[in-house]
Formats: sequence, C-alpha cells, structure tokens
Amino acid sequence: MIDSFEKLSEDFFLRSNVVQIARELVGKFLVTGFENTLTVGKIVETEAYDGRRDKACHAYHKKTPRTEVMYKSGGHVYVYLCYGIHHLFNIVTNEEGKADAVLIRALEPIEGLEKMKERRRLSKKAKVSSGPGTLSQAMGINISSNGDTLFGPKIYIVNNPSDHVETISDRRIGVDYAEEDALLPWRFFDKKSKYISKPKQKPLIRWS
DNA sequence: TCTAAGATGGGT
DNA sequence: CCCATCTTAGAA
Repeated sequence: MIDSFEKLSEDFFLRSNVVQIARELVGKFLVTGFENTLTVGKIVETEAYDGRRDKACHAYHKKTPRTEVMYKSGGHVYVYLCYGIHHLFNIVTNEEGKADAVLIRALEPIEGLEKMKERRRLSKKAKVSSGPGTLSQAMGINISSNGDTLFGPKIYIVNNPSDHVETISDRRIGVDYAEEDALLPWRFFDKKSKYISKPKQKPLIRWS
C-alpha cells in the first residue's frame, strides 16, 4: 500500500519555515529499506530547530564539522550520536546555507514491526519507536546515513492520504541549555497517539 | 591535548 | 533516582 503513496519532493523541504514543516511532517510516513527489509513508521512527534534564531539548534551562529550537513539544502539527512549511544535522526530544511532541521522524535510502527523488534532486541518491554534514539534503531538508521538525501531508495518520506491527525504543540524536550528558547513551542505531536515519547519535564500547556 | 556535557533511554 | 558510553566543542 505504501508504494502507491506520493514521495515528498525536494520543494517540500526547501521551504524557509522550519516550524511549519515540522508541524506538517506529523502524520506522514517515514520509510527505510535497509537490510533489504521495508520498515514504515507514521511520524507522530517532531521538533523544529532554527539555525539563525534558536539557541537550542546545533548550528546556532556557528558552523562546525558536525553541523556541516545542516548547511546543505533541504531534504538532506542529519544524524548524530547523542550521549555516545543514540543516533538521532533529523531532516535538513531550507535553502543551502540556512541550517534548519526537524528532529523526528517518535513513530507509530506501520510495517516491518518484526524487523524493528529484532533491531531493538536488547530491550524486551520497551516501546519500539517512541523516542528519537529508539526509532532510529528500529528503522536501521545510523551515522552512515548522515549527509544522504531523502530522494534515494533507502530512506524517504511519503504522504499519508488518510491522515486525520490532530497536531498540537508544546516545549521541546531536553533543551534547557537554550535559556529562553527552551520555552519555544516547537515540538509537535499527534494528540491522540499512544506512541509519543514520554516527557520527563512538565508541559507548558495543559492539553488534557 | 584535556575535559565537561549532551536534542536519551532503560533499569532500580 | 542512576548511569552507560563516546563524540564534540571549546578551553588550555
């Protein structure tokens, strides 16, 4: 079924409003084909990072070896190792030279669940893909995808035609170092999804 | 060279 | 609450 859905084109990611793009990505499907196995997850949680006005962004006011791919054009993949353990998957947006990105934080497994569980075999009770580190592991994404694009066969995004997601926003997770920018409501998630990550912090907004 | 800290997650 | 684990950025 997924094969008939429209793959997102470069224009989607070249747009300049990373916050809007992060919101629109909720409900779409992330597809990978590593190890000759199709795995599909519905995106249920994202965060926006703006390289020019956002202290939480790795590329805020500086270019380093790590953040170099964030300066590529929209549609490139930015993966980095967090806490020495987790590979966090980001999508670069905006035109070349403007280092914006969307962090994918949680997926609802749609296809290839057995493969996802196999990749996450270390933990038995844990959720398969509800968190930025776990979803990368489930989908087979690691540092070797850093700098690739979403327009090849191994990793891409497709539209979800039957997408009835109710998306709401709140503060981002784990960015306290960003001072006042830590309060920006740039985290987006599907209100009804059971697959969003569990926030350790208290939410800004009461969304009962 | 040296070192503190990190866009986390799982276990106690 | 605790800590695994290692790259990176910035300081010395």
